[in-house]
Amino acid sequence: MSQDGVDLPTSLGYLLKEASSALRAAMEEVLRPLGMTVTHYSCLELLAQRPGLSNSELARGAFVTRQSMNVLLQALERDGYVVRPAQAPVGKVLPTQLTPSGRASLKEASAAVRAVERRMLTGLTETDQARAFTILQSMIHSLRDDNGGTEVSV
Amino acid sequence: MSQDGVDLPTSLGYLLKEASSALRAAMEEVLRPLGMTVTHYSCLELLAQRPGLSNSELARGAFVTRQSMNVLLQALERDGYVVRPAQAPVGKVLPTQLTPSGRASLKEASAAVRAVERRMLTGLTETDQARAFTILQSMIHSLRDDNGGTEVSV
DNA sequence: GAGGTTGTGTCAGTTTCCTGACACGCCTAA
DNA sequence: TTAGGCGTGTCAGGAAACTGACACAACCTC
Repeated sequence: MSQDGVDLPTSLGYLLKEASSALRAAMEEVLRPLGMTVTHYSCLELLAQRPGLSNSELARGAFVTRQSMNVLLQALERDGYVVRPAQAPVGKVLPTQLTPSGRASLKEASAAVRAVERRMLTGLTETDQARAFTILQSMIHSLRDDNGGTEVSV
Repeated sequence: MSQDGVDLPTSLGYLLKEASSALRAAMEEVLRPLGMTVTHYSCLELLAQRPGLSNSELARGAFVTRQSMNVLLQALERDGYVVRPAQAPVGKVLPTQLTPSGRASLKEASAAVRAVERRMLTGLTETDQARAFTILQSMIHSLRDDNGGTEVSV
């Protein structure tokens, strides 16, 4: 097709989205045979690492809204992958726990995702990975240190 | 809230998604006052850099499906930001062009987005940025060099 | 203690995007 | 010439996500 010489991929922002998109596509590809979506997997992984997380906390961790995470949690609870107390032990927060079934389901999904991540890092040295870690964290911090307006340090 | 010591952000994949998510949120924030979405902006930016792109090519460039891009293009055409020939000059491909109105609309959006990207790179040296560029491209290549299965080079 | 702020779970409505499928036109090779 | 593969534009249908709004509980401040 049209392959003009202009390079939009000069932009680190575009490249970032491209990488993230490629990663998500690769994850979807390996999770689909397991009957899982990326959000689905993210939720389970978060619960494995931090049991008792609330709906809102899970939502933030999986980059979706509370509402979206709630419908997902209802489905996961219905299918026996997670459990939530009928009544909140304190406040309105319903701490969610993984069931053995959920843990088993996560196990294979986690292995598949880890393989994808390993493939992504193919060709990168340990040093590269450490640099990527630092750089990405710096980007996140700079973007979130909001001040949406024009403010450029001293 | 619950701030247990387990660190999920050890994963570069998670960090990548986090960064991409933060970037998108920041872009949405500055584009909203201009009445634009990220996909909206991406489409215009692509057309500015590569005039005459087809619907499908725009879709790939903006990381959405042809169908989604098509409805967006119809809206942009209705509002006078882009033009497409009524009939395909060759094949079925409808090459899209930016109108002066579209170019003007893009100009301020582009400035806003560029500011966001500059903010993202705050605190990173030129060397860091060059490294980020190389690393991200390596990740993208490794992920796309598909072979979805288990294959780990020599 | 009173009042404001923040965070949470939930309900409703809507928008957005994707999956699936079809017909058409170019291109290459037999 | 004649198939076959490939890319494209387009038509539904459905699934996933979001925005907006409400009531309640914990926390902090005065």
